[in-house]
Amino acid sequence: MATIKDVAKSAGVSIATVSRVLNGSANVKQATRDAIQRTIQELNYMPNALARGLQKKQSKTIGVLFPDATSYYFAEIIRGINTCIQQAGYRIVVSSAHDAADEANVFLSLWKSQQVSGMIVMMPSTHNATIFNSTQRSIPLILLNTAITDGADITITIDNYQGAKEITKHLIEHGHQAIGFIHGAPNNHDSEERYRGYQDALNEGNLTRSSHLEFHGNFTENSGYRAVISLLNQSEKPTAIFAANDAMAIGAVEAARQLSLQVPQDIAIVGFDDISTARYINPPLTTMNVPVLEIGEMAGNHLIRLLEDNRQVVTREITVPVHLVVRESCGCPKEK
Amino acid sequence: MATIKDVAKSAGVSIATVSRVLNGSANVKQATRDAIQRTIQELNYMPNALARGLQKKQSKTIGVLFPDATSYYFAEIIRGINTCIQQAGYRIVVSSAHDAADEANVFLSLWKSQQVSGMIVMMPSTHNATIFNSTQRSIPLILLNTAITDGADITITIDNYQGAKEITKHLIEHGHQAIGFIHGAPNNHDSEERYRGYQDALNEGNLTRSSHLEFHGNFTENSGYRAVISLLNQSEKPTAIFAANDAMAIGAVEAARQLSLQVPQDIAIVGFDDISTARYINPPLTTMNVPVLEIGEMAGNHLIRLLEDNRQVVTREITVPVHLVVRESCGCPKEK
DNA sequence: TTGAAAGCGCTAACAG
DNA sequence: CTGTTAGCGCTTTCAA
Repeated sequence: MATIKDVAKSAGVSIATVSRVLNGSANVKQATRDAIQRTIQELNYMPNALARGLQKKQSKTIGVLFPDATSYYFAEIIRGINTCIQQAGYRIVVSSAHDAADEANVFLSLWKSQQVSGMIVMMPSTHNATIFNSTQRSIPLILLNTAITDGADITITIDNYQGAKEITKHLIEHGHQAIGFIHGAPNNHDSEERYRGYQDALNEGNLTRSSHLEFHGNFTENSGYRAVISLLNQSEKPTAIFAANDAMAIGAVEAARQLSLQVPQDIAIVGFDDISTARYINPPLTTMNVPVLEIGEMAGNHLIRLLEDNRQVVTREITVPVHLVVRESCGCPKEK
Repeated sequence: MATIKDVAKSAGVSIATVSRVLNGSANVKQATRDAIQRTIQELNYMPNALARGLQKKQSKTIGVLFPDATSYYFAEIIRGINTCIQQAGYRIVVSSAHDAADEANVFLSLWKSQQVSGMIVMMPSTHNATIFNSTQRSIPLILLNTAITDGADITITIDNYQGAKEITKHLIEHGHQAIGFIHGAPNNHDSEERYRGYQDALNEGNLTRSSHLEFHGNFTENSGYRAVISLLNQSEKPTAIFAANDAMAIGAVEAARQLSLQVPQDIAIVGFDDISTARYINPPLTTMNVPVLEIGEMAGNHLIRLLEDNRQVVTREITVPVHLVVRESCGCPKEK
């Protein structure tokens, strides 16, 4: 593999000069520059990013850290990040973490060992608020969907609360009084916020909350399924159910079918996320649309800005609005 | 950020000794080793992977290169790769490429600049067979879903041909004589192989092929939709359609609905991939299941083996079997 | 406008 | 068992 030395020798100049044209320094005679560029072509030379990174103390890579379970978001967010970041000359290093402890390790290794220039971390668990202490951190950090509100330069969060409130209100407006909620995974920030929105909507609608309207799930289809099956043993049944995500809503619809409950006539079911499957199930799912790709792009763009504009330290919290998509599973006429 | 020097100084030894314990060399007195390890803890020291990579001439990262359009596969494959690779101490660098030319660039930059230890490339376009010339390549390469059969150490390909043949035969066995085919993107290897399987199934079933049974799509739902809409103007209509992927099949089902054609009674529709949505559409889609996660794991495992076992140069072509999932869109009773 | 030289943090002979 | 030293390929003063 050709190195800068080879280029220098072959072009009859010093490595310093080669380095200058590599880095676009102005102080090189045009003729020299041309000659060097030609030699670079001939030798198929490409600078070694490791050596460069070692010297410059920055790797031009950005670390992306995800929870282990593949969330529906994963691919789209990566794609969103990649679009902006790649053209700015950065590369993505992806890692996943099993749990909070593991996450801390991966974070540290990405930062200290891999020398990433910046990080985008998605960690909706509410367990690990202490990891990202900004006092000891020297690289920009963007947190996605997290409960942690400080320590990051920027946090980008879905407006779970408003979204949940809105979709619950939609149910209320259309006459539902007994509205159930299926929780997502425990200690998950998204789930908790959606629950908060649900509660407040009930309160504002003067509906009483009740523990047998609440079901515990973990964001999987199967857990949504089981939640609705458990209704069998209940005397007092909800007329509508808001599942904390679409996967569970889909499981719930499936369970309803097996219990011979008509959706939405016997029971309305709504979700959150607007995953691609949502519009195809029967009946098509009413849900809150989350602009996932845009979140990725936003994260990428902001990180690049942080990196290139010398890291202005304005901590910012961005809340991404979601919007209601009324389909048929709620039994309401489209209006919005 | 603490360096090896800091550790050495703080522990009262030379950097060579620190390096030895870092790399698990046997020739260090236990007491010294302990002291150094303690210092490492204290200083929160982690070795700089850039410096190490520069010296060792290998970065312990593996490059993953994907086409630009997010295929359904993307996330799952990454996840599959990541599981095995991460525990072997490697990291993934993901990149995407718009087209063949861009791909060559990204490939080169990953290899020469980023100094990746190995690569996994997914590039189903049949246009760029020359890029990965093994004579000039010095790192192991695994190609996924590709037309290119040499130049890589290992290729992992879905058994598109057999799968397509099987699902077409399934249609034939259940009485269909006029079976349409919706092509995927032009010059796409998967699409071409599926087409080949379709053709051979027709031939073996003594069915005549006809150009007005073929429709041109690009793997998007919309293109499947348009294909079926175009049937309107045809006098001779197929009784069944095999779409080269599920997305197009879903679009086709949608179009059929709009044309008031019953699926499967008026027209049977089947796909390929078994994406998660397939079982939820109405009617549930009969399709070929592709074990995507497994493919990723396989790629990761093989690459690690190539990397750690000193790169035995046995070129291998792995074909991943797919299996028929009979649901309702084909109108056939479940049997398999 | 160019070159010489120091050094980024680490590993790997080579000596001792 | 441990230390000294020479680089890995690059950027960046400092001189010329």
